[in-house]
Amino acid sequence: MPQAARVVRAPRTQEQRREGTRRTILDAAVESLIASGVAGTTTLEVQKRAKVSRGALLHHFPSKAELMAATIVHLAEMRGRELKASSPHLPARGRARISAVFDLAWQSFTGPLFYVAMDLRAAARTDHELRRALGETERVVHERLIAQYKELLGPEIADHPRFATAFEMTLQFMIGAAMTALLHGKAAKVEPLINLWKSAFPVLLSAGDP
Amino acid sequence: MPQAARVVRAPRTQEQRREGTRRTILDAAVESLIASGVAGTTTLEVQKRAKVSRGALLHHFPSKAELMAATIVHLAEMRGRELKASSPHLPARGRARISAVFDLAWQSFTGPLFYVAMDLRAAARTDHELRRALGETERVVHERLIAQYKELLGPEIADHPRFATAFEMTLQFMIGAAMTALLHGKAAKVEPLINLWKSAFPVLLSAGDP
DNA sequence: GTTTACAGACAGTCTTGACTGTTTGTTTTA
DNA sequence: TAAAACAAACAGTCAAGACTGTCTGTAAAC
Repeated sequence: MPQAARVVRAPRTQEQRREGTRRTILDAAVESLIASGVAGTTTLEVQKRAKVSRGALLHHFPSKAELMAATIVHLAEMRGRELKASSPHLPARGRARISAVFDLAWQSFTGPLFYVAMDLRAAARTDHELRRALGETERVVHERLIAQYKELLGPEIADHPRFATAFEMTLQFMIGAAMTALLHGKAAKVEPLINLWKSAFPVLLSAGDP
Repeated sequence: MPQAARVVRAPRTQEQRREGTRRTILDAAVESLIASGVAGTTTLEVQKRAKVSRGALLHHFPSKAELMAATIVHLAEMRGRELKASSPHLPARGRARISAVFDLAWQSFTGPLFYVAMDLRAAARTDHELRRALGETERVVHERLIAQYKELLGPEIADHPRFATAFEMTLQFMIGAAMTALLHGKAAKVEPLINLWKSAFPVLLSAGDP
């Protein structure tokens, strides 16, 4: 005799239920942002992706703005985890290490998460609520990111008096390169420039030194 | 006795009428893109700004995609003129000239036109029609832009074997810096980095030279 | 008189969030 | 510990509004 259509599920606490659906929804929202961008992401789209009822969605995120804000945080956490995950076995020290760390950094600028971040930035220019939600989290992410890279590079480099500036420039360069790559695709040929930058970085650090 | 409500206007050729309204509409579209971004720009909004009837708008631009494509071209022409206009009295040569040209370049990355371009880029990632419309024009604009800067910098610098690469890096750096400034506003403090870059540029050109 | 430019009403679709009702988990009380 | 009372999570319909593009009709140029 077939099972009843009714799905029997293990009982969960409210907390578990809550976190479960919230997570499902936020994951779906990120997916949608990746696939359809900020413009193409509607609450209905998220709802469908998450396979969640309208009631559920609106219960957890009463407005689209709140959903987006929460999604940004979720996204930031994903970026953080991604970073942490991609810092495994690096060469011990010296230029090889710098090179490896820069490769890691560049990697994170070529993934979909970066594109979504750019998309959000652009959208935030004219969307006030989005701007507010993004501003704070992005600052936190940025700081966390720098701290993480400092750790990866080791004190020898990270404590250099010109490190902060040089690294900031590096990030901006990579952002620009990634934007170019985004628009022009492979034809942009930005990889060689990244490599060039890697070799220029030590020079940047010591520039002006006697 | 008051004038009739009817507006009497000088006769115009069809060509003049056509170009006139097209221009009005495109200017309005650019305004709207600057003010409200891609997301907030609707055909209705453009129509209102241009003070044009729906019929007129749809007559010249049968679909939103076509309007956007035409707007991009219009925008590109504006960028070109902006550049040409801002290249008047530059120091004759040497570092002072490089510095002045870089200031010009940086200027164009801090204006609204750049932000709109970024906005369009981001939107084009997921909007197929927009992507197609943008792809070609943007490449042309990019090349024209580089040619223009080459001319500004003069053959002494522009013909340097490493110029192309170094300048490409410069642009990417500026794009990244501009994106950062866009999100974090004045707090980003990117200007010092730009200045640093200016002084680093000659080094970049001659790097590796004996 | 024919073609092109423009005017404005309107239908159809999409999106958001409100609203009502049901189920599941938690706490209180006997 | 079992039942009752309550609270939170979830389901699904619906109305209001926004946008796009169609369509019919009028004025201006050729």
